[in-house]
Amino acid sequence: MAKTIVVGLSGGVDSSVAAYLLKEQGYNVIGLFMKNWHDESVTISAECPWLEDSNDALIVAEKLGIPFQTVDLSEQYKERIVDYMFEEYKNGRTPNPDVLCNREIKFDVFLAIALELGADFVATGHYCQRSTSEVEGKKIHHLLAGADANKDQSYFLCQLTQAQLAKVLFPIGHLQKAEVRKIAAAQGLITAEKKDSQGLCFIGKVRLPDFLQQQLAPKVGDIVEVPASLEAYQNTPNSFDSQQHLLLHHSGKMHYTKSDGQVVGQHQGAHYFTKGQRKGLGVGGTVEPLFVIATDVKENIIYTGQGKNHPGLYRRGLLVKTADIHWVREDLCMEIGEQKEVLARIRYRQPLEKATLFREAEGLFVLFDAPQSAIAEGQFVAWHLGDELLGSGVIS
RNA sequence: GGCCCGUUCGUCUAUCGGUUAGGACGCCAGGUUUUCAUCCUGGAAAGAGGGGUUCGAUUCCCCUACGGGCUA
Repeated sequence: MAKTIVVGLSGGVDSSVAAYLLKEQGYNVIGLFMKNWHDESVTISAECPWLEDSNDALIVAEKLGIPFQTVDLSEQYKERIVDYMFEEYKNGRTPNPDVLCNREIKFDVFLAIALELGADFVATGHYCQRSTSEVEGKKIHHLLAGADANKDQSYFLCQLTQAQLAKVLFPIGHLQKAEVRKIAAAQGLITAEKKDSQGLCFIGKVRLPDFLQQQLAPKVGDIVEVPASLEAYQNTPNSFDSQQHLLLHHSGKMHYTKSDGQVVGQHQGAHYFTKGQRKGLGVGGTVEPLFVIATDVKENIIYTGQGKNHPGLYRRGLLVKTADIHWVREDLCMEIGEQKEVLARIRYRQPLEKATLFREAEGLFVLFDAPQSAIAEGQFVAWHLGDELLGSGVIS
């Protein structure tokens, strides 16, 4: 008997084609639309996006001749994603809600609903691939990059577990975006020419300060410009007396005070900004643009530096606390004292960079070969070996 | 009180009799991007005020206002 697959139809091309391909392969396909947000007050586009999307999803399902349902997960989404976002921003961190959305909503709540509906697997339109191997009689699932290097979305799935991977399919992961669109067009799917969605998944483009103001009140504070010549940037020791010191030195945070620079303007709230940010400061007249190098939500001060190459922007290392270390490949989990050379990134779509993992008592240090710009606490670091994503963690 | 110097887009400035008054940063819009950001392209935006000289003044002269310096 044919396996049953529940496809998360988002109303975009990718999931449309994913559903089509599964149907072609002879599976029993069910389309399920998730409604996770219905507050249009904070979105940028005037339309009501989810209504249009669910309508498109319905049309695609009809075209393919598959059953279609809608589920409302906005309750869970609010509790697990939106609340987390506010909490993180409140603490001056930079959350990644979409990574959590995959871990908590699509591949947890949604997966459970799909299984209840009798599904053997769930499928999504993500650009990534799964393969399975067997080691000593035990199945191991591998999370691999999408074949389209430009669209690879494995980063957003970096928090998935073996148990979750065991139940998912990525039907378009081996395709290029252009091929996906071509298939959609050939099948006359209404989503063929639809623009890729952007911004927060399920919410869309939002003006962050407006969104956050629902819970985080604006508060005027100083913007301080720190000169690149600051003494604290000069004192990198030539040698360290222990590896521990080296790791702490490279991953430690800079602690600025007002006297490290000059007040150059005012802001409406330090927690609306993130490290590496350039827009929104409203400070002009500099030779080079000002970038945020640190935010202090306690004192409500934003520290900035001039130019892309400001030393305050760069760090070689970061720490993922023990509790936040996640191995997709549980079997490769490192023991304290171990090291591993990997490729890693700290943001979606950034090129993978050479780095070394050091498993220490306090957590996992990631030491990059080259300094990285704007490592932001709250974002996820994901580490790879070749095409495979091995694990990830929240930057502390 | 006297003598000098300065005053150009929101900001920092370039132009030094004929320019669409240029750039950078900021701002706005569009593009790339299923996070936040970054990045790319485009746009709006200025001669303190008033008189002269000149065919023509941001550019030369005078007065006023406002800054800065020197000096009784």
